[in-house]
Amino acid sequence: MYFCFVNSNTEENYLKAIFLLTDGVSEVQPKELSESLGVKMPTINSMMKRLLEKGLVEHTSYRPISLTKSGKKMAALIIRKHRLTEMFLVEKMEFGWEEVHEIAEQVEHIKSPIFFEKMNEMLGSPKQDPHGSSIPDLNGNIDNVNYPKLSDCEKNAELRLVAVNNSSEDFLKFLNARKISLGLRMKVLSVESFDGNMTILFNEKREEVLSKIVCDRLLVTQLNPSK
Amino acid sequence: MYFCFVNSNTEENYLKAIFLLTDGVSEVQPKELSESLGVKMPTINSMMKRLLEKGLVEHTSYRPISLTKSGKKMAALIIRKHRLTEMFLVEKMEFGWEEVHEIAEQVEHIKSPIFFEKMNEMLGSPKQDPHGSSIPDLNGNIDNVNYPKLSDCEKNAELRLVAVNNSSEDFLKFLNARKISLGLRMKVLSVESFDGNMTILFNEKREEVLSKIVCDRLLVTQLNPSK
DNA sequence: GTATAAACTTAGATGTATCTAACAAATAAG
DNA sequence: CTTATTTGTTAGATACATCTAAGTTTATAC
Repeated sequence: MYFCFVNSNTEENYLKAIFLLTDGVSEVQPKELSESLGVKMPTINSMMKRLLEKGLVEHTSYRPISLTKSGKKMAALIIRKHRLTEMFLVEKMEFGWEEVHEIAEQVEHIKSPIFFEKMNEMLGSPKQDPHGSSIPDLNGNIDNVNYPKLSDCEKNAELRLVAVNNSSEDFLKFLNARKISLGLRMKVLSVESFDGNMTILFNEKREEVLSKIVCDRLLVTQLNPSK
Repeated sequence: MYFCFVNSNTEENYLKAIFLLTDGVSEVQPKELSESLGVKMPTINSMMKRLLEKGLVEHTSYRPISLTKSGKKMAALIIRKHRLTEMFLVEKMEFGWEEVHEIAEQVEHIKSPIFFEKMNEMLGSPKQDPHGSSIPDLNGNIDNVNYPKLSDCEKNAELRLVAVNNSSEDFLKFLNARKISLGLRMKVLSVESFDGNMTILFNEKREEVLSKIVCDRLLVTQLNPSK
C-alpha cells in the first residue's frame, strides 16, 4: 500500500513545536503548545484532531499531547532542515548566529530533499547547528545529549560553553555584545543564592556577572580536570 | 498613513504569472492565466477581485487583466528573488540549470530581504539567471531585451544562444543531452518550410536537426558579422 | 444577423486555519 | 469537600483558496 501524504507548513510547525516542547519529557500540555505557537486553545484542539487522524500525535480529551513514532520522525526531519539551514547561513553565507533563526523558520518548509542534502554535503555533515543544537540524521534520529545549564553549576566549576537554549535574536545579540560565543571557557567564581546571579571568569581573564535568566540559557560541559 | 500589507504566497504567484504572461504585451486573458496557474476560471475571478481591491491589478468584467504600477513592481521583486535563487543554486551550490526552477519556485516566497541581497552580493550582482532571463533590480526595474527566437532566424544566420524561453526540467535535460548550453555558437544551415525543423551547425563542427518546438524556445543574438 | 461556441461571472459548497463565546472537566485553594 | 480558577472542549463564525453548476456576455461561424 502506497501513501503519499504531504503536510502543510502549519502542520509541520505543530509537529516541530510538540517535538521541541517534549524534549526530555514525554508529553506536552495543550496550553503550553497554544502559548508556544501563539494560537488560542480551540485551534490546538482542531489541529490535534487532524494530526490524530493522520496518526502523528496521541491525544485523548483533557490529557496531554505526545507524538507517535512517525510524528516524531517527521518532526525531527523538519528540525534537521531547520538546523542545516542555520548552519549553511552561518558557514556559507556569513550570517551572524542571531540572524539565522527567522530565515531558517521559512526555509525549513521547502520540499526538496536534494536541496538540504546538498547543504549537508557542503557543510561536511555537521552534527550541531550554530547554537550547539544537535542536527537529526536522515532517519530522524537525534543525539540526545542533555547539557547542563550554567545556572545548575556550582562555584569553582570549570566549564566550556557548548550550546544555547534559545535562539532569539535579542538574546544572541546580548551574548554578541559581551563576546560570549560557543567554545568559550568559563569558571564560576561565585553564585548569589538570593537571585541566582553568577560571577563568571571568561577565558581566564575577563570577569562578568550574568543574571539567572541568562545562566538558564547557557549550556555547558565540564572541562577535563586533567588539563 | 501607514500600510503594512503582506501578500500570501498564492497572491504572489498570481502577480508573477500575470507579469510573465504580459511580457511584451499589456494584458492577459483570464483564460490564459487560469491555464497557466492550473486553476479554474472562477478562482481567477475571485482572486482578481482581491488584487483589484489591493490596487495591484486592473480588471473590469469580461475584459483582460493587467498589472498596476505597484503590482508590476511587486511581481518584478518576486521574480528577482526567483532568479537570484536560481543563480545561487547553480553558481554556489552546483545544481544543474534543469534542477533549479522547482526549488526557486519555493524559495522566492521567503520574506527576508537580507537573505536575497546576500545572495546577490555573493554572486556579484548578476544581470541574468542561469537560463538567460534578466534579473530585475531592487526597484523592480527589468531590462527588457527581447531576444529573437531561433525559429525566426533565416538560413545562414550566425548566432549565439543567449537564453531559453522555458525552464522546464524536461526541456533542459533535452538540451543537456545534446550539449546545448548558453553561449553556444550556432549557424542555421537550412530551414524546412513544411514543419519548421532547422538544421543547425554548432560551434562550427557539430550538425543537428532541431524541431520547431525546440527552436521556438531557444533565444539568440546575431553574431557580430565583423568577426 | 442569428445560432453556437467559447470565455467569463455568480452563487454556493468544501477544506484549512484561525477566532470568540459558551460550556465542561480538572486542578488548586480555602 | 465544596468553591473558584485554570484548562480544555464544542459550536459556530470568518477569511483564504479552491471547486462545481448554472447563468451571462462576447466572439465565431454559418
